[in-house]
Amino acid sequence: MKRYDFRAIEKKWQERWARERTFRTLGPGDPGFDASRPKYYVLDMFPYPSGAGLHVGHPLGYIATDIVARYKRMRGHNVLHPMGFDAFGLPAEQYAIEHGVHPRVTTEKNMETMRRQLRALGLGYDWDREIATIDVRYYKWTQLIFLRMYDSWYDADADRARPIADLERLLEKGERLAGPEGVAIPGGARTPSGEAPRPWASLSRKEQEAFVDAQRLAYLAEVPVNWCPALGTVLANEEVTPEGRSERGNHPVYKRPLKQWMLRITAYARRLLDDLDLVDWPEPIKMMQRNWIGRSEGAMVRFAVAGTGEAIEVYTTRPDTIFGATYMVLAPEHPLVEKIAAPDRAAEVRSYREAAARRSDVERQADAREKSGVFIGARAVNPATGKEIPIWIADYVLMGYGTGAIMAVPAHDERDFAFAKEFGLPIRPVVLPSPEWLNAQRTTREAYLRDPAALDAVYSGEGEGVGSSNAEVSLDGLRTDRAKEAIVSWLERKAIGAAKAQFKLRDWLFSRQRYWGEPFPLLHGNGGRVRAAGEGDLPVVLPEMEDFRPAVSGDPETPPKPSLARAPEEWRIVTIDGERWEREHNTMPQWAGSCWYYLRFIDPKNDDRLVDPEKERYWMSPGGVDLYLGGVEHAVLHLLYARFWHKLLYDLGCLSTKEPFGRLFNQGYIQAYAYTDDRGVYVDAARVVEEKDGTFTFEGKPVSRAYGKMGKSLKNAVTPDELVAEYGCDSFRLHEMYMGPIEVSKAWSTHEIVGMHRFLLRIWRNFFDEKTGALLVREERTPEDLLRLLHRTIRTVTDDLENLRFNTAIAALIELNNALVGRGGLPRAVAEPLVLMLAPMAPHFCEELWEALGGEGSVAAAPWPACDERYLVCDEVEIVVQVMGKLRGKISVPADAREEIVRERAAADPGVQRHLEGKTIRKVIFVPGRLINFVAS
RNA sequence: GCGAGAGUGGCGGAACCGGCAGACGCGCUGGAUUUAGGAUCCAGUGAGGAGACUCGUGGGGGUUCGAGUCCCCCCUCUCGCACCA
Repeated sequence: MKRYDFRAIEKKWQERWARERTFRTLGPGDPGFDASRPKYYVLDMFPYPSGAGLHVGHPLGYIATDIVARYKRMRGHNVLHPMGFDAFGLPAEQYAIEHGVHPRVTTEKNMETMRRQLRALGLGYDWDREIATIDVRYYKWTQLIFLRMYDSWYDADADRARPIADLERLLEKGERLAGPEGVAIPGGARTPSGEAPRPWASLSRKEQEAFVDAQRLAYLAEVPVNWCPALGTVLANEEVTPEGRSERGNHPVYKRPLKQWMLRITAYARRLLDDLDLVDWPEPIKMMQRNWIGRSEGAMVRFAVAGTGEAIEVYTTRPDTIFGATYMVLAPEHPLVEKIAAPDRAAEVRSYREAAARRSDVERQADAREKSGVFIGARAVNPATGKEIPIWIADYVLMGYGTGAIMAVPAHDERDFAFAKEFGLPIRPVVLPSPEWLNAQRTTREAYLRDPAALDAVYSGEGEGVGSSNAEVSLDGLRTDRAKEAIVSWLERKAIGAAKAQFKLRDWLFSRQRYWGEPFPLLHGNGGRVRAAGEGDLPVVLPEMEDFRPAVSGDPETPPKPSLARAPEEWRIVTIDGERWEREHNTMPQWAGSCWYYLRFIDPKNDDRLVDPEKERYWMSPGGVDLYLGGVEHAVLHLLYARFWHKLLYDLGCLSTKEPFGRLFNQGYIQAYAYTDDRGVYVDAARVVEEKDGTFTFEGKPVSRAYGKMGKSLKNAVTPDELVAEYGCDSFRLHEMYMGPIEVSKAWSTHEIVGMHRFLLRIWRNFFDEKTGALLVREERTPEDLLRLLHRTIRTVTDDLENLRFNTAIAALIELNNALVGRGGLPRAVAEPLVLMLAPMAPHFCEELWEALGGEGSVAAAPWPACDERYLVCDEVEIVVQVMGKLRGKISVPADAREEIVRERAAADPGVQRHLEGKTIRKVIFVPGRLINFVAS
């Protein structure tokens, strides 16, 4: 072959890989499977088959994992490297609506486009394992997992999920009791509410059913949910931005109480938090999950409402400040407000509550600093001081966290302080500030204790208790942590409080009113009864519908109308034993299918179980997926949900590991310039022209330049297709990997690809005479210096690939190749390892060279070159000579030269002599093999 | 406001444990080839200086024989969280 004809080469090898099924992965049970090899499971985050196809930002991660997969295979691993499509969900449905076609049609077409683009990049996936969440053979198992959740409860004492049948048996035998807050154990601690659990037999059949239903991990509940009328569906907390808008489409979201299906992810809060220690993930991602789960340590305390039988439960992280609780605040929505508000305050209370209900989260956010609220005319008794304190309602207390009520300690909490100052409530210090803090506030201990309100600042730190004692307990002089212990044990003794860990994490709202999702395997009967479909009745197939459009609206008062409510009756209505049942109308959210797809890749065609246990053990044990690569945008959504499902399946005995993804890696974004017109609307960046004066125009009109993540929304996408056509996909792959570290975001620059293309051309010329086409590789003795460079390169490249440092691995290979330029022929002992090391990154190119070298089979199956340590040590080394820490010369000495010899030789160097002239050497620093430094004066 | 990370040539980025700053690539300059452009190839390329040398890793200080790297203070940028009791 004369010139590097990448078109012919890439076509040839892609066809051969497909024909010979080069990347087919064998697992336990497959003929020819070699169980003695170690496994390596490398996975890309499940892509969404979008209508726009791939842009150059998408393959960044795919190329990286492909390189790792190919490298690990050459290192002798059995590699699982599959690909599939997360094809249910809102965007797919939106796209279908926009194009007036059924989502199945558009989705299939998009998948085909993506498959073609991925193949064109030479990605070595095992396409025999391809899965799509919309396939009935796949979502049957998604539905089965849901059934398992529905049929499970969380045993807090065993700290794991168990089948509902176990609960019923335990309740009947009296080994568990039906408590007001859930399942209780006999003789267990009294709950803070003080209500005693009831014996099972004393409950009516209906009460028993209701109790059991309330324990299920998938349960129906009426709770305030995020209703997005513009999308026509409710959304999970994770899908709503901090501004109170939908993550998708940026539409307004309203809180509405609606009856919806929930998944009890909160039962797993502690394990989801603690088990982050088991995985090798980027620290920021762990941090984000920890933040989202939001554990805090504190206590529940009951405050009696004076003159009534009612009590207010509060949660506090600072029980040690209870003596400073001078008033209480309930969230405006708190159910107790109606019961205890004084009649003469009713009008004011009602108007405040209505105003609060009308205010969106965005508005509450906007004026977070200004405190508002009203006194409701009732008083509570501070159990520590015995004094009556006023009860207020205020929207700075949120119904969604803790109990929706607080004890306010204005002396030691900023929010309470601001509120107390606003409304003239008493501020009573009970913790001594540190001397440093008092100094910074230019005050003294005495002045502070006399009037803490005189300052603008609040002391919310830790310190010794002061003024905190009653007849039974004293916190005076105790440090905060000791004070907490003392007061909690007192509260527990008095049965008015208990220590408790609290989580920010809420249960997962799991139903959507859209069409394009997995139907729930559930049936609704008369009188609100619910029954699950039998496992044998799965799959519940999504019905074909002419009009699948969601009922969207701009009015937040519109009730949700699920699309499946309009499904044909033969789908909706099921008759069992003469009784009519109606199928659940909601569908599952987009995240459902991606919660467990990594398990299905292990055994994608199994119609009898979701995954074969032997195969699961082989590919998942011990650390789960060995490398999971994707963007940070899934930090809390997908990654938290998937971990939750995984733990549940683990509890039910389906899986062998506690965590799904042992090692996670985030790729950075590809960013690019984007352009907006005078209305601020993005215009197609590809058609923007740069004028001579440096300004930019679109269709003749000036536009301004912005910068951001490449994609559809900024209209600045560049597709890989043209680049691959012009330079070949091997150049493209190298270029994407060479741009910088995989984990950092970087700017796209199309023209820089020529660098990598030239690199390949340069290798080609080292291998072939371009005039004659003759191979220039010879069976000759390799010079010593070249061997040393080669083995240094092997070590560098191996080390870099292990650590996903593709940019420096490529740089090392360029250096090696540059050393071969102009030699006129190269020894086989260098040519072969060079081809092998480059093969994971430029696979087609290297297959061609490997074939020309007479290599056996595909280069993908060839062994990785070994580094010979003997060539890493040199006899002669260059030593840097410094005078007073500045470089003054270099000398070459034997590697094992002793200090005296080096010193003598270094001092003889003319450059060094010049700088030592007239000075006395006071000290000599000698680092063997590296440097010698004369300290002189 | 709180937390995390990052600031290195014209640009993307290298630099193991504190030991030659700027590997490698783009761009640029010069040359070759070409009718020409493009593409390709060869050489050079941190700044200042004729030179010996000097200065250079956001700014300031420190530790050290020696600091991009370690410590303290400050500035800028990116990301995450933000009434969570």
